[in-house]
Amino acid sequence: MAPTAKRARLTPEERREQLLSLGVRLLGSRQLDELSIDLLAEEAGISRGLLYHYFGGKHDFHVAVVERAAREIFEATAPSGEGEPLDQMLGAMRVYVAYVRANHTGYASLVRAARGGSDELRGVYERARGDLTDRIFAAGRGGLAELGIQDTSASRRMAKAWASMAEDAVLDWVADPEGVSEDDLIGALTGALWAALSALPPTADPGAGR
Amino acid sequence: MAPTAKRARLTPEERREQLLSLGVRLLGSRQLDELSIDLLAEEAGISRGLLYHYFGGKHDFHVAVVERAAREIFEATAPSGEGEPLDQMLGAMRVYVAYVRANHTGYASLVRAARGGSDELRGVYERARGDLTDRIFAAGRGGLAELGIQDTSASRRMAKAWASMAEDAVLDWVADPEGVSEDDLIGALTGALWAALSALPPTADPGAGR
DNA sequence: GCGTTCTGTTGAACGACAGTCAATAGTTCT
DNA sequence: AGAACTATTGACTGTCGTTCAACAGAACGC
Repeated sequence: MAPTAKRARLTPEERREQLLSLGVRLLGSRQLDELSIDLLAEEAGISRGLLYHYFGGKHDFHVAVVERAAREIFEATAPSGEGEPLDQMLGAMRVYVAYVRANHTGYASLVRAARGGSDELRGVYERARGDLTDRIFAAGRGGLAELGIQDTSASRRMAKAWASMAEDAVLDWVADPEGVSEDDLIGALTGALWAALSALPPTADPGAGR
Repeated sequence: MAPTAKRARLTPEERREQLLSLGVRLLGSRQLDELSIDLLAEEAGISRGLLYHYFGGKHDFHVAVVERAAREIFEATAPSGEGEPLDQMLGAMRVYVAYVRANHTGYASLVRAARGGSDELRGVYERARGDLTDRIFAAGRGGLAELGIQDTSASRRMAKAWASMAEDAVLDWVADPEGVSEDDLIGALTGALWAALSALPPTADPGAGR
């Protein structure tokens, strides 16, 4: 059916690229553990063995796919970076919500895969989540101090936990907005973040841990 | 090594009970997908085939194990039910934190397994999480209205998303309390919940959906 | 006491799939 | 064109989930 010629020889970069983007695409419609080597090989028009040549094995491939997907999300949700600090935070949230709405099945798969996966997989995802929340801190820089919020490792950790709430709430809202407007959703989430961070006591160590 | 006699014939209830509690115990020290039929059969002193007699297959068994573990957590974290409504909420949080601290590896495994598992598995976990947050609403009943918080399906859904944040924050804190006290943690989390729920606009439909 | 029946339990066999490796076939250089 | 290099293959192995016909322990009837 597919017009793919047999024994198509690509450069390693092209092949890796093809397999990774295919993996990300397939992840959008099935669970990560359903992403078998057989399926991917057939879909890519290659033999199973080749995947082991490029990625060590199934697990390493999964990690690479999640890493790639997380990077795509990070790049796709880059905020404009204009306006007042607090408006920037709201803007970042709006961009994020828009992304989830546009890619909810794929994003849901990614979140589930990363949350339930191996330590390595979760590590990759935690790092990506840290990048996302770092952006919120960066956007709110200058505005946070006025609200009595310090940038400490404790607040960064709390912000990461809050990201979990935001993921759940937004995915849930996208699946069924019910009577809640987007502004209500974002308002509730940012309100929760501020409240959590404000409640944290000031620390003697203001070092911003990752 | 084990003094288990061969061909021990138990009643279906005893056997189910043995396998389930063994499954929950084993889940505490390994990932759910590492809970292979072989391992469980050997550990229980039975043949692989017997597991298929009691549970339809591996997946059904996993669901049953998660269901059981979630029920144990729910029962183990029953609050005292005394004092002012808001104090009850704080008390419930304290009991929850104490439970996670006492069983953090097992609880972490459960959370990961349920979050990343199949739709059915996540459904079971979502229901358990709903029971947990329902308890918070019940404990705060009477006190919530004074804070301008309605008991609507939207707030219940937001509370469930908040539960995700609480899970992450508490697990993270138990792993490394850093300079944060338990009261700080609980204060930040309850503050986040109140803020999120207060930000939700009043609805014409005050029906409390699950 | 002995056979019948019911059912908890087994172990061998099958299929699917992750992983390995020597052989094969494009590509490039001389 | 031939040689050297390497991207790619396909058959093979091992593990593990799943099935099923046969086995064995317990309760009942005679």
